[in-house]
Amino acid sequence: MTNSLAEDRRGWTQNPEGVKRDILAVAVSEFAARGFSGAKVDDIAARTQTSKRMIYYYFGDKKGLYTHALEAAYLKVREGEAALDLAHLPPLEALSRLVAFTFDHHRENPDFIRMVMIENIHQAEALSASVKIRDLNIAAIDKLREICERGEKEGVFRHGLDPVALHWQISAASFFNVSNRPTFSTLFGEDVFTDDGQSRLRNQTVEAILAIAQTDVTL
Amino acid sequence: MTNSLAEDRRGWTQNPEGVKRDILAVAVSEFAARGFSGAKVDDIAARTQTSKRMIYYYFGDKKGLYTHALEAAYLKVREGEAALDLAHLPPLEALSRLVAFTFDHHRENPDFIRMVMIENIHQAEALSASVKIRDLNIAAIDKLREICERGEKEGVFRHGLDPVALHWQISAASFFNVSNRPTFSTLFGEDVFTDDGQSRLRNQTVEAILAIAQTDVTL
DNA sequence: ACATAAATGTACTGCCAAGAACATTTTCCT
DNA sequence: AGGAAAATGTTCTTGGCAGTACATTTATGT
Repeated sequence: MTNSLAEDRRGWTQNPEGVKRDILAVAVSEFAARGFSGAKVDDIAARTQTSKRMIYYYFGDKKGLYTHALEAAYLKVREGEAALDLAHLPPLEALSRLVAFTFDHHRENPDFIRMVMIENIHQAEALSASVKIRDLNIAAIDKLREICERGEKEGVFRHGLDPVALHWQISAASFFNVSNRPTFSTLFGEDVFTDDGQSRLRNQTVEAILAIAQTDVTL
Repeated sequence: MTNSLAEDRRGWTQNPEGVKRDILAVAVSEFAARGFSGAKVDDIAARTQTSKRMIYYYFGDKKGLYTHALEAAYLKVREGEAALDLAHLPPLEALSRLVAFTFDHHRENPDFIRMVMIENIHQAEALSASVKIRDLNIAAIDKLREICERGEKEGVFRHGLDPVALHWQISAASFFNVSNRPTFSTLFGEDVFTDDGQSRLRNQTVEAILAIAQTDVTL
């Protein structure tokens, strides 16, 4: 009876990778929720199974932790995209799927969106410093570029279509839908964020993108 | 000579409204630049012609200052929109103009955009509490609603067009264009943010919105 | 003119939070 | 086995920053 459970705390097993993953998961969540200055290292540590000591041991300082958290968020979300295989679909179908997928995928990863919002508040300082992330995104747009080229060749897309501009359009809708939900719903109601509303918005967005991409028959 | 310029500091004139405006202008700029926790009351005071004392005198605490700054930002930007008169234009033309205008107007008010970004990070807490801002935005969407109704009546717009969903689309493009410029340009280059690139994006956006609004001739 | 309120100046306090110091325990290598 | 390196625990220290106390000056009303 004198040997309480607390006694077990003496002695522990090392688990560097596990500890790092644990810290990063919590850090993403906290930074996403409160921003860089809003997040407190003590709070992050508290939600962790380890201690503040380990945060500084592995990541140096708060900024180092933030940078690694940002990378982790990007990595996770881009991994989710990699599963999508569009190369075997006709261009129009491929583009439709890509837009619809992106719309949903962003919705499912609000923490990632919020990390990017925070990064934008800080002029993408950490992002600029990360070669890792840049590579990930170049890969992301290559998929779209391939679709555009096929579409042009087959004559279903207009000539001189810019994949980056198209990606901008797709991102704008998908990103804004998550990032600005709090203010938008406060001002204009929750309607567009119900399941029905979201599905209408997704269709509308797909339509809009297709309209941009397709050969303009009215000219 | 013993009467230095510094001697003039003894004695001052009161100017409550001027002081408040001064503080708010600086506060918007600082909060927009650094976020709520990132901005420091001391820094705001330093950029002011008055002192920290007056900030607490007029706004109570940091949060009060932030709320008033947010209102000031909304007020300024909505005022700029009020000048736009579209009621005398045919619906298609009116909508085109509205989209192009919104696109440009958001670009010209980056601080406002950043305030809204920050507000979204904080779940629109301050926005929810401000009746003033809600009224402003209801007015903003009424303009669009009127255009939609005329367009439907004249048969150039599809039936059951939702002004809120349309506003969502317009906002998404115009907002994202400013809010995500740092990360987007870091990852995909500055091309879309040059004058040329921006003008192409604006046209593309107008096209996309019109495609959504117009009667779908392919059905 | 003079009392009262509004507006401003100056100096201080107290706490929170980032990071460091110092100590101990595990693991790995030979 | 035993020594070095890696990983973790515990306890300060210190600067920054939100908010306050106290004092003074300017306007205003009658």
